[in-house]
Amino acid sequence: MDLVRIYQCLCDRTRLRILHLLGDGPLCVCHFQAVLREPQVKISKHLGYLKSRGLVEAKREGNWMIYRLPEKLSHELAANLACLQDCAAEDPVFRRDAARLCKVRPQITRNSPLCAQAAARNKCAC
Amino acid sequence: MDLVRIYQCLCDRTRLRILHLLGDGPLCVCHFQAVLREPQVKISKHLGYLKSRGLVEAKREGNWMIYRLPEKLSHELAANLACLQDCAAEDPVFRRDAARLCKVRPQITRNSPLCAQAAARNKCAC
DNA sequence: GAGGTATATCCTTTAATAGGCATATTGCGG
DNA sequence: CCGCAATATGCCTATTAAAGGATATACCTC
Repeated sequence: MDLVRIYQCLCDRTRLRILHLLGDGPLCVCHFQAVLREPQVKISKHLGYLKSRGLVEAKREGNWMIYRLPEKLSHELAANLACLQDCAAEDPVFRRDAARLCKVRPQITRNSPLCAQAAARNKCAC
Repeated sequence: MDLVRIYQCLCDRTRLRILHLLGDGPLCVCHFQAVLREPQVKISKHLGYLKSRGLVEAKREGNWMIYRLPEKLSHELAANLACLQDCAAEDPVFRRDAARLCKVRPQITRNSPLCAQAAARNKCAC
């Protein structure tokens, strides 16, 4: 995968936050909305941007769209995602996102169990 | 240093090529012109962009401007530059640039010895 | 098939970026 | 001080991107 294309995807904060969260496994749009607390339109567009450039994959599961990192990552993408996770570990915004995801997961499991199951079903070995 | 700012610098091919070459040590603008074979204006502007965002430092040495990576790199910048060098090792364009630099260096040393010395004088421990 | 929920797309505005051409600046040697 | 070499800047244009509001689409339930 082309390096420039990867960096174009990484140069927006919302997209970085999305990719960071995806490091934890597949998520549906409602997870992003709950964690990022950004307008639905904004999140959906950034997800579309990432998908159009091959940095994420999407699959519909009933009402929900489940996003995840691709099964097999090119070397460049894998290296850069690892670098991102490494750098995110020190950054307060990314840490807060991770903490929020922990809180939000059980809520979603409670309120929309089908959505939570759909996300879990799409987990891959990455 | 802010991750987004770093990625904004990395999302242009010319700038990636510049940063890749700088991994080898300080260079003057004429090195970039000879290796990248891009118009002077283009190179100068990308160098200015990188400098304005703190990814490179510049120092005038007589007629020449010597550019180099900063002495002390933030963790994020160091990690991402390392990742770039790693990915560049597999990419034909970056490899060709590196090869060209090897050829161009002695020519510059011959034709503009002062420029070559100035670059060498700015080497740091990185 | 009607209504509701989840998500994506269209349209518009605003801002940022890249590239080229011409010109300006800085410092050198004579 | 003059002219030259090396490099940077101003101005213009075209492209891309970001954000928001409104609306459309897809799917589920009844």
